[in-house]
Amino acid sequence: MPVTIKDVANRANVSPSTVSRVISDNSRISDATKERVRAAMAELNYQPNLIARSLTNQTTHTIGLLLPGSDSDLLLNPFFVQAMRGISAYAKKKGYYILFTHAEIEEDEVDVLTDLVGSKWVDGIILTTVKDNDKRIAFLQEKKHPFVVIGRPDDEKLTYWVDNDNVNAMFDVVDMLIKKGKKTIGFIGGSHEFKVTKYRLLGYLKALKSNGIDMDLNLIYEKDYTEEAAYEATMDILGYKQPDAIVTTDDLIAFGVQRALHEKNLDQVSLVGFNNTLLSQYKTPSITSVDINAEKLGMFASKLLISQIEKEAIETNNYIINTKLVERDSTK
Amino acid sequence: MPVTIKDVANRANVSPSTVSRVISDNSRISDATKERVRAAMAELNYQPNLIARSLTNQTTHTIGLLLPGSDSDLLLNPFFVQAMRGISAYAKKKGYYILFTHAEIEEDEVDVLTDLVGSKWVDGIILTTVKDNDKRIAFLQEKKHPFVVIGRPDDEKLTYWVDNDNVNAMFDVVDMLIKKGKKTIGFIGGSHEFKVTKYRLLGYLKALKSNGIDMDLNLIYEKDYTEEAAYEATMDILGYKQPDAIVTTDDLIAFGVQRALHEKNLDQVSLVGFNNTLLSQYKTPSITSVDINAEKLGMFASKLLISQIEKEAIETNNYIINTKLVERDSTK
DNA sequence: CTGAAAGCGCTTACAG
DNA sequence: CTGAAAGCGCTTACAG
Repeated sequence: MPVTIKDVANRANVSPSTVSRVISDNSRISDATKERVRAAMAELNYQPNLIARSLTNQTTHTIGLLLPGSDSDLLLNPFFVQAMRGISAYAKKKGYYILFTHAEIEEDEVDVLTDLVGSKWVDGIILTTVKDNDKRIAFLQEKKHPFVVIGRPDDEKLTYWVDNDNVNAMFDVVDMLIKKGKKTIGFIGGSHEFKVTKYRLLGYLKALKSNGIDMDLNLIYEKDYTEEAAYEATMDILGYKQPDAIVTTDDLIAFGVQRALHEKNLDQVSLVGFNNTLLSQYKTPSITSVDINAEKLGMFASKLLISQIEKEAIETNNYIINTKLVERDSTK
Repeated sequence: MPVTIKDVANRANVSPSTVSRVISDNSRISDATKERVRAAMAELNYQPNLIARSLTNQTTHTIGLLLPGSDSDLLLNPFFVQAMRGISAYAKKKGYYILFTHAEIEEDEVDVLTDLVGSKWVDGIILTTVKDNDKRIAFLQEKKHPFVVIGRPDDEKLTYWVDNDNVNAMFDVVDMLIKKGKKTIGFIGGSHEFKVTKYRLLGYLKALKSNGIDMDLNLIYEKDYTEEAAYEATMDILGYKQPDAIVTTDDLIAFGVQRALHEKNLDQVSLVGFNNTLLSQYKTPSITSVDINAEKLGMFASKLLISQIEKEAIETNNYIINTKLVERDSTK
């Protein structure tokens, strides 16, 4: 029923090989035949069967995207959707489809990847998080399957990755606060299994040190990426000592902190989020946040992966995406 | 290099046909051979090439998901991610992959679908929004390509769809407010091009009518799905008359309303959102919202589509997913 | 400049 | 119960 290359060939009185060559605009085909074949394609409304092409070419022009599983609310973090957008926009431009998948529970992620790679369904894979000693990375490396991670991996040389300069981004935040006279600065991060938490914590510590402030473990929390966990961490900190400022690794966390501060009538305590979420500007007070350019992270992940797949000469195995501190009322 | 059905056949001393039959657990193959072939598969770590299988079977076990384009911030609405989750969870259980795509600008959506359908890459398609006179629906219907929409389409009989009972959901909200003594009730919805806005507005009007309250066009706004647009609409309403309550079609809209109310010191005005977003419970005051069960909407969309693809006997062409009014401080 | 043939890795009707 | 052959719809090395 659907029209194939054969139908076009018949219509144009040429062989299927010729039609195929016209599709790829092969220079050895005469302009006259090209015309004829194209006319036939148009009349028949022909569209190449991409599955057949994939089988022949051993390449699918499809990228696999592993998103956080249903066991956490992580996926609800706007970061992932923004990154998806960037990935998708670039991929589309390059003629790639995007398959997304996830594991119900985190431990199954390697299995999901095994299936995906084994099925030959994707030419490359993007991981949207990076952990210490990441098993998924180890697996893909061993399979020699093209992949890119968003986040800085253990092995910065062997892996393709895109990330912000999280150490410096957080350094700048804390340094700015200290320059404004803040001394007691709390840190509330997401789970420490994620590299991103680690690097932002490093930036925090570095800024304290460079300003001659001793770190205080009672002011440092690493919890889940939830509003509620952040609220509780803040209450713990407040129970210990009143800080001048609290920095966080995510706007969602900052929202929880703000709620706790507000309840305790401590709106004047400075507060900084990360990701520059839509809502951060509409909070009262509006929340200073670091724009990490999630869409751009996604775009460059796509770019790096696709050049890898297409074996282009690549000048780098990573991109550092710039961040931007967006100051709002919460630090004024 | 990768192991194929031939390699397994050689290893097990059978023909490729037999291996194929073992994979599909064909009952005509003796248990002895099955054993032998399975052993060979395990030793060689064989995984079927799904692309080849797709070409043979003319079916990809892949679902196409059309998400909102980059021209709007709609995608940032948690609804879509939640729906994605449900779609994906069910699809995975049934052995389906999910390809997502979008158009940069809305007008290109039909083109995107044309490509997707023509390429033979997906067995069916899910649309995540429904509009009046929806061209995408018309296209898919004409192509006779399996699809499901989330939302109630013009043609409720011919199209497969899942939706909430939006008329009644909003009716209940407004009726509840009226029973609490509210009389001047504003309505702020998303763009009226979306069916969902229309149905929720209908519910609002119905509730007014059934309680003998005249509608007042100055209290009704249909704008973009943004916090900012909602803020402005609220200011407009307040400029006209102080309402007892404002109902909205989305939490994001409710957030904007709340900000405006707060600025005008009108926190006592009742407020209701839709979608029961994570953050609605953490607002001050916490916001009453309607849980539309986005994940379930997605699950049933998946279910309806897959039974359609697999030509199962289907008892219905739609599912109405229940909603739940979650009362919080904003209506107390 | 163009065509016939082989091949990508599967499945399945047909034959035995 | 199992195998040889044909076919899914493409691409491309080889031949002319």
